[in-house]
Amino acid sequence: MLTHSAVFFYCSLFNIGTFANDCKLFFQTFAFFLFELQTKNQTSRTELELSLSQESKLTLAGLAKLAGVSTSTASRALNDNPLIKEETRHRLQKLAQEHNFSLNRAASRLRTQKTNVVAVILNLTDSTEQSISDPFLLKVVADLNQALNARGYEMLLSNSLMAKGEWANYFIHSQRADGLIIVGQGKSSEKIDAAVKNAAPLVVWGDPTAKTDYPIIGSDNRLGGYLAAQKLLSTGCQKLMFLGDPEHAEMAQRYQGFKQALKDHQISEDDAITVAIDITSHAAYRQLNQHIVSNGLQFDGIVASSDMVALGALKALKERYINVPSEVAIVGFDDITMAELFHPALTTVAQNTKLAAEQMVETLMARLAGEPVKSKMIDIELVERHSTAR
Amino acid sequence: MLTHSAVFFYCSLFNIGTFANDCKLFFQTFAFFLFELQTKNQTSRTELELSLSQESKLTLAGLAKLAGVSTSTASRALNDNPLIKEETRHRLQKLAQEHNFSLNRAASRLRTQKTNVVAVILNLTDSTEQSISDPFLLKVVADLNQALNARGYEMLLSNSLMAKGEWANYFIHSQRADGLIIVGQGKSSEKIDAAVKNAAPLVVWGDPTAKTDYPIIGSDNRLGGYLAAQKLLSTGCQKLMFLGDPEHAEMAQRYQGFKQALKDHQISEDDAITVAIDITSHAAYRQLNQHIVSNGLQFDGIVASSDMVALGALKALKERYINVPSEVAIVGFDDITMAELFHPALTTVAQNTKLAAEQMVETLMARLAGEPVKSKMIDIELVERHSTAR
DNA sequence: AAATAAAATGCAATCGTTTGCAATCTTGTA
DNA sequence: TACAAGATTGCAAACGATTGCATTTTATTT
Repeated sequence: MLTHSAVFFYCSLFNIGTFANDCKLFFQTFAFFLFELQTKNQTSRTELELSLSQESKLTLAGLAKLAGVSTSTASRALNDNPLIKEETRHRLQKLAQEHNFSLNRAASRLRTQKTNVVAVILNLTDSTEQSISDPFLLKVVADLNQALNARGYEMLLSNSLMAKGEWANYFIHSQRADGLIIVGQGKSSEKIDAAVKNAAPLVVWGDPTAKTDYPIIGSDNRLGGYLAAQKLLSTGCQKLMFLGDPEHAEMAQRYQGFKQALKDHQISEDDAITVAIDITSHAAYRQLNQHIVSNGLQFDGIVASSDMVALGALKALKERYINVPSEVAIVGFDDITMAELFHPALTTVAQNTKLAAEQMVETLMARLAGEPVKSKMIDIELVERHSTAR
Repeated sequence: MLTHSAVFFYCSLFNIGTFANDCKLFFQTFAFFLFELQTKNQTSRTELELSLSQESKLTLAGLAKLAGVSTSTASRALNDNPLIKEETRHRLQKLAQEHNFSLNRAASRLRTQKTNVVAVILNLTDSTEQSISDPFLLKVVADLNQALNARGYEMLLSNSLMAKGEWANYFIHSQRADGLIIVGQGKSSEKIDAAVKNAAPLVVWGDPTAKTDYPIIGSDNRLGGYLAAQKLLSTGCQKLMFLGDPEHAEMAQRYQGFKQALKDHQISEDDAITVAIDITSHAAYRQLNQHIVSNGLQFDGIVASSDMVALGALKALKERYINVPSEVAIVGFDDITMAELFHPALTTVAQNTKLAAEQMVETLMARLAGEPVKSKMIDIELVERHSTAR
């Protein structure tokens, strides 16, 4: 670089064009050797030496200098820009590797106005700490991580406490991330609405049947609830219990499906029991216990709104020596890893988190590309195990 | 800005110093009004109008203009720099809020060479997918998230697949993050060593007794193993089984403690059974099953290397109608949320992940500040429940 | 009122990339 | 040999904040 322009300048001063051209060719070809020579002979040998020997971190300009090309070329080469000759590109990539160089993302993000980061927000209700221990949610996060990485995006993980609910500003306008994936609709859509209004590109995991102006990806919860109840009824259960919170968007759908199944079996809604609980095992355990104490065993089948809830229920039943599945059959929801390891192994409605994660990422990418997007429903599937075997 | 310098330039051309000064004072005080006037009268009214009315995102310079101050002042005000008068600071912060402004992190990161991001890496072994479903690991991640946020840091979540093991380059030199927290030592320390060699500031969750030149935070696993075995022996168990992988750093410590307890009870190592398994419930279930099939029930107490392993073991035992705890007692490790909900409720060695997470973050901060740091051991505690009640 | 110290603000360079455009090099063809 | 077209490369201006230093304002003292 220095070499080139210095020579060029020198030559043009004297107006000896052809000579200058020859010089340039010469210099260009042997730029690197020349450079070594040059720095060794000079007193001010700061720059190159430093970047070679010391920790003074190498910059793109430094790398370019080492390679005897301009920063533009270096930049393009490292970014696989087809403008650059293949040989040059390889040479630079190799050099970069050798020197442990990698592009400064802060700089490139500033320049390109793109971060290649997606913020994943666990949108918990106020009970905070508790539900974060739900293996299902964390499975979703893990799958999102995979799906994002597969597309070259990084994942910034956040809980809803961060950023005081100012998601659009905090994440998007501040250029911390390009888009948001919000896991869980929560009980109010306030924060999400605000973010959407402030032009934050986002996708939500939740109830895809909800009418919103942002895309929601989620399972067919209604069908799930239906299949669960249907399974119980078809194995001979007479009195069902729904264990979950009908206020919560997704659970409400499951509850609808549950009721539909009853109707299809000519059973009155009033003959079913609904115990409204938070979506944690402890809540399930406590409330089911209490319900049995107060009302005795008035049911022979339970549709639990999640596997964790089912786990809590199982414990309560076992402690009272109520046999599962012979006395009470039970169906969970989610199919977390350990559902199979419960005793008895839990029949449950499996949510395809892997596919869901991919869909969410895909949808977000489309949204970022300015394409129109819409909510999507993910298929679910009943997995039959022992907790409903009669 | 424009106003000031234009006037200044103009005046200095004509060498009318005092007049220029007066002008400046005047303009400065009424900068905002003047600006409005000016833009309304001119044909090219681009900048201000745009930033006011349209989405053309507001920049610090724009905000400063609106407030009639320089960008320096605006920057300092928003960063709570004490150089700025309190009134000015408040005014600017309010203005920023009103206009939904937030500083561009890409830019400030570039300038300050600091990201305020910590990358958390799940350092899984090749079995990948599987262990990420371990609720314990994810609990650690969740606690790290809390601890980081509490210090104003954000969390970039990554699995070990990302970055092809080039952690130092990928995360640190590229300025994606300031430091690394690596969850799990894995079976080889190769990647970690490489990162350390490349000057990546990092902290590891693992076995703190390991001799390394980087800090490791972890539980007192040896004591944990000891307490677990001790508990079983003291309730009358005669033949113990260790269910876990003695190759794995942390598990090895637990195994040491286990053996120590045997010794203290004058029991020969050979009288104990070791079943080496991966740290998943499925592996535990499978292998324990197989072991019983091959060798019959030769033990009356199990030290499981994790709660998930204990869960797998429980299932195997239950399926064979072996009663827990009367025939076989069992102790887990970790105290995951649902340990209490197993049936019987699991006696286990609790790891204090919250404290651990805080320590890791604190240690990393110290490391980033250039202070010397060292490994730290976190206290553990035996939580007694029903699986050891005899 | 002037001089001085202290508080508050502004100027302008800088961080390390990317990219439109201009300049140069290569190649094929007349 | 010259020339145009196409392939490569370089120049230099952004991107939007931070900060040392210079300058102005305000408060304090003589």
